Amino acid sequence: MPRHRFPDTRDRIERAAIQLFVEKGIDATTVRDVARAVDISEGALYRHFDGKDALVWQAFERHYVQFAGRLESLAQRETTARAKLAAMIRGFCSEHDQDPLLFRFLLFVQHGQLSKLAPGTPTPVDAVRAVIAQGIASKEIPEQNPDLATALVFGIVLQPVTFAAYGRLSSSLTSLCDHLIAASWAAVTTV
Amino acid sequence: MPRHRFPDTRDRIERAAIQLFVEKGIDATTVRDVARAVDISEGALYRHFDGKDALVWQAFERHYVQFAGRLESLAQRETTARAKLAAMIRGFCSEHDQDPLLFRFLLFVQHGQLSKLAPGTPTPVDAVRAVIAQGIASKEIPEQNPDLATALVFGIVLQPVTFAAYGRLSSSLTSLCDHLIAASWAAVTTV
Amino acid sequence: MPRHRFPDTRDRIERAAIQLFVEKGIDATTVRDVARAVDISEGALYRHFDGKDALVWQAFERHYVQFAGRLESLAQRETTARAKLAAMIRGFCSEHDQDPLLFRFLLFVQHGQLSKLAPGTPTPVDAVRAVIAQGIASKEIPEQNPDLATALVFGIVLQPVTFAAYGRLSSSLTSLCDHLIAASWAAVTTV
Amino acid sequence: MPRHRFPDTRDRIERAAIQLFVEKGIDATTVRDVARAVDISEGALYRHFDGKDALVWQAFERHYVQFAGRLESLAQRETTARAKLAAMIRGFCSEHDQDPLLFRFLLFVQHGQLSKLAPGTPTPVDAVRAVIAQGIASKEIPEQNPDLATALVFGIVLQPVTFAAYGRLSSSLTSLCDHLIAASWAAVTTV
DNA sequence: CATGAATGAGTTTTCATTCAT
DNA sequence: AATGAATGAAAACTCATTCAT
Repeated sequence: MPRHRFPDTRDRIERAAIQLFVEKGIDATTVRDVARAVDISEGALYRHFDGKDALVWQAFERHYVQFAGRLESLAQRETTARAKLAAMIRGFCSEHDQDPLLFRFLLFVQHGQLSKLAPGTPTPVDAVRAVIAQGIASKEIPEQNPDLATALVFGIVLQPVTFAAYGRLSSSLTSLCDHLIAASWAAVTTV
Repeated sequence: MPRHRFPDTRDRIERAAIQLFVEKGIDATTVRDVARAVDISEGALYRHFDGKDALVWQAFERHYVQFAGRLESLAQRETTARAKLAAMIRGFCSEHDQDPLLFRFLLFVQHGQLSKLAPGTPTPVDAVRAVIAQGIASKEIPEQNPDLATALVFGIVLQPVTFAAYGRLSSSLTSLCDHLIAASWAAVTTV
Repeated sequence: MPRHRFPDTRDRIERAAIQLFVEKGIDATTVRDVARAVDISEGALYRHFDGKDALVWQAFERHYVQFAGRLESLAQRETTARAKLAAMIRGFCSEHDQDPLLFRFLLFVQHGQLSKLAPGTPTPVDAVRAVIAQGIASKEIPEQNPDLATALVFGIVLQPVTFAAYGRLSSSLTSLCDHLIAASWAAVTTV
Repeated sequence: MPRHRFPDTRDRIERAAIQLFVEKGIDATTVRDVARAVDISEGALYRHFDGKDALVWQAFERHYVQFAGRLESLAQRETTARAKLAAMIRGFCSEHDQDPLLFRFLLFVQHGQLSKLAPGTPTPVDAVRAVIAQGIASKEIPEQNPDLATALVFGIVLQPVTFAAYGRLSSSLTSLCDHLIAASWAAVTTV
């Protein structure tokens, strides 16, 4: 795993790759595409990454884990289940609006990367699920399958991003955030 | 003379292709993979489909349009917005459980096929959106962006399928159906 | 070599093949192209011809030899070298205008077929060359390399056909015939 | 395995391709044939040319245009129509003898390349035609269809090359050059 | 005789990766 | 570190020919 000296180039490669992955898909993006986007030679790219697979993986792993961490810390600042969930959804929205490409790469495009994560690695799904499970335990949320409830929240938050990608919705999640929080809470507290 | 000896080869190809597309992704599925799964030569496949792209497209288009049609007719049998929506969600669940591979191919795996649909072709999204828009017009559903409401319903219904694919939920949607209906209605009627 | 019963089909195949050979070239014409043009199945074509190569060869051989024979007999009716040559050129022109596709197939498109002719088979080139050689022997034509003189005549007669194919000249050779005869004679009698 | 020194690979590919195209025909020449002749891998060839079609086209276009240019400049050095025509024919002969493969590729083998030339691109045919049209205008050549006259000259000059390819004539055009000039002039001034 | 599905060898092309410079 | 020519394996696709019906 080659290391910095010119971490700038490394980041530019990763950035360009993520953009291409989102735009054309991972398989349809060639090493040549990435090299050209960064304006370096194909060979030079191998100084920074062991290969295409490593590029995909590294672009995914670091950001994904960090994202999960940020979500978790957002939740920890709140006390009630509802506030924790609201903070996390707000987190999703703000992360999305800050860097929609990265967001879509992490949550939609990443192919088989999820299964490569070391078992036990905390993910955004785990973060949300933990809050919900806790809320059920504390009776703030009615008894139900916590995985299903987590799925509902994720569906409510992520589907608008997909719709935005198809032009059916505006690409600002933040402007929808309060609505998504209310809808999530309603979905999760309905039996 | 109207006797085709193996009229089912075409269908067997399509079926095997859908399975592979769902399992490995479209790009990662080679024509050879498909041919081997059907136990014919690669060349033979080209007698039935013009090429890989055509195979993907034809596997998608017919089923997708038919699915949308079935959804619509389910809605038409009901009168209230709530009943229409419930019927459609029940439709989603039953279609999924009847043929999960096809369902996932149509709703998740289909690459850029959506954009190839002739403009105006009715889609499942359109079907749901129409019911919601109508419900808003008739005051059964509170005033809101119908596209966002549609996204919420889709998210609530589809995300459990994704979770099921990752083993986080059982793969029977029907058993969750009533819950999904209730959650959808709650999400859509919350402001 | 399968034989008639339905010689009509055989001829229709040959005809369609010649047309396609001239239009697209022999290599670029597929057996499927030919079968479709005659509206029979590909397999059926093999009832009439042993294969593509045989089709090309048989389409060529018969017509080529017959053409050479007709040229020769035209020459034999005349007595002087000039009259013989004129008759042959008139023959070229009339054959061309009667069936330009066949003419172009025989004289331009036929790829390596010439070399498959049994040694000694009389060709149009031989026919013209014989007349010229005879004319030189009889002093009607000045002493010169008879092969070169033959090339000049062929060039003068055939190049307008090529130009016609590119739209640079009208496709009627007959209307140019007298000019071609005069030019040929001039070229051949110039030292 | 030391190699390269000059990036003349491109030229070597083009050269080998032209030779094969003339020997076997364009369609019958495979990319593998070319690669093997140059002793590189097939894949390497695609670094230098976009594909087989591009290889054919680029091998054709540059040389063809340059050849036309040289012909034209040869004509411009002379004043009378006869001298211009003679210079051009001498040009044909010397180009042929210098590089018979290239000559035959440009004037016989080139498939449908002619029609790909940008409209208005000067060709050898145009060069000769211009001189003849000018000669007719200046009364040096009798009134006649300039396209037909051009065809006569081309036929007279090119047919011997074809005969040479079949072994009917020596492969030196230069040795025939004076004769071809005389014959051309005779053909063109005969009415 | 006809059909047309099927074959299998071959064609063009792509692309991740290596390596000499 | 960077370059870019080269590789080799595999992909998509073509097509003459065969064969069961």
